[in-house]
Amino acid sequence: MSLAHAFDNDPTGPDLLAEAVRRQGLRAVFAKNQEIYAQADAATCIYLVVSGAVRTVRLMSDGRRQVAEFYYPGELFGLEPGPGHDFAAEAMCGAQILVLRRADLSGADGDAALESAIRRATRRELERVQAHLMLLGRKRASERVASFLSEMAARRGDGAVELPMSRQDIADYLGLTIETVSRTLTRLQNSNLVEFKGWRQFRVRNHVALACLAA
Amino acid sequence: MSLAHAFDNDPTGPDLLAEAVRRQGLRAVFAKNQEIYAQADAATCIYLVVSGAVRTVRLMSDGRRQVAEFYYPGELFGLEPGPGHDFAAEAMCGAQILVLRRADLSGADGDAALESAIRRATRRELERVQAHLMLLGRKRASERVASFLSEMAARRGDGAVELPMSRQDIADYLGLTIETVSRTLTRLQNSNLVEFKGWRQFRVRNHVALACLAA
DNA sequence: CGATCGGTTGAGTCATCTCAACAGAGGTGG
DNA sequence: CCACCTCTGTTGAGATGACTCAACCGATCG
Repeated sequence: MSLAHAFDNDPTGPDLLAEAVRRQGLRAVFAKNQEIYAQADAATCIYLVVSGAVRTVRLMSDGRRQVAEFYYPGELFGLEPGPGHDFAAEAMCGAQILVLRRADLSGADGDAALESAIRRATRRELERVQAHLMLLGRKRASERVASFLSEMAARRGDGAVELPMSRQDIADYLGLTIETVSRTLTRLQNSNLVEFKGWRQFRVRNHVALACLAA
Repeated sequence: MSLAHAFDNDPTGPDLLAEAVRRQGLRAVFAKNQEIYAQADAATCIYLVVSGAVRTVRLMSDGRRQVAEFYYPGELFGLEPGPGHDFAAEAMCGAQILVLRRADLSGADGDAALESAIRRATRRELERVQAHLMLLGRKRASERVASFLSEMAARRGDGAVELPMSRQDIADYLGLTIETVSRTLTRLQNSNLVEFKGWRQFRVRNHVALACLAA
């Protein structure tokens, strides 16, 4: 028997993994800035955001912080395929999370289908991290912020986009300072590429130009 | 039946995946700077470095380049668990590579053990990329170069370490310019943390101090 | 022996960071 | 209802780390 299926990764189809967590997971509620799991904690569960939003972060000994990813309702996190978590996960605002122990995971449609779903989720994760490498290694500040806004708009629908994260979170995600993020947002707004309604809600006014700036 | 095994990831034990590729793979030879696979190529094979060294790279439309990872003899690459490659792979010097079509992959000790090996390899990959995020997002030039030398020394044994990559490759790996890399190397050498014998061979003179500088 | 390639070094510039002041929103208490 | 505080975000001025541009150097090759 071939093991090709261990790689083959049909991008279509329903997300069986999220289904399984919805069916069997336990609901947990986290307050703003509460830790969901710590860096180096044993990775024993998988998590699904029901409401609110989550960030994964890593700290250096002197306090410098890197945000790896943001997670929204409907998205899975905590999928690292190994014994320990590399990043901590924290709620960015009040959040409902479904938690399922990996040991309790089983699929209605059989394990093979579920394993395929796990691989698909892992792949999405790897793709995002790799795109992030390019952003952090080779893009300038304006390109980073444009990439960020573009991605958020794409992930959250095209109308008004709500940002659940603080400027500090954005800065630590993009490898910049809050001041640089703030200035860059102001400049993008002055160029009429985006329009902010209050601090944490925006609308893209020119998707093409924004994507172009994102490089 | 539980699917815990789909995550459980025993870090010990022989590398069955590399074993399988050694047993069944076809030998291919690549010249310096020759492409092994292109970005967006279908991911149909897995690869094992026999001799030489390999880099994975991604280009932006204006030519900016990011190197994701370097691979040495004994290491597997091309493991992206999906339909397409996110980065291209290129030989950095003359290299012998064992190539195995994923469809032909099968394990002497059964598929379960082999699948576990695939997950372990994927995890190693993810860990490295995540460490790289921290480096690119939050470390200064001297810390990046120190991290790089530290990692290379750890991966290649403790004596004299041969660097198969050019300064440009190092710069694109660390998100810096060749000039900054060069200056930083000179400074590290003047501080007696490392000692270079020629351009591409070095020895760590003070592992502790180097690791400390790497932050 | 000149050309080329990869690497180093120097001088000056620029993007981003640092430090600091300021501003609006929201909460609290008198 | 207002004074006050805190929290988050914006803006400005100046400092600086890394980049750009350019010269130079040694090794390799035809």
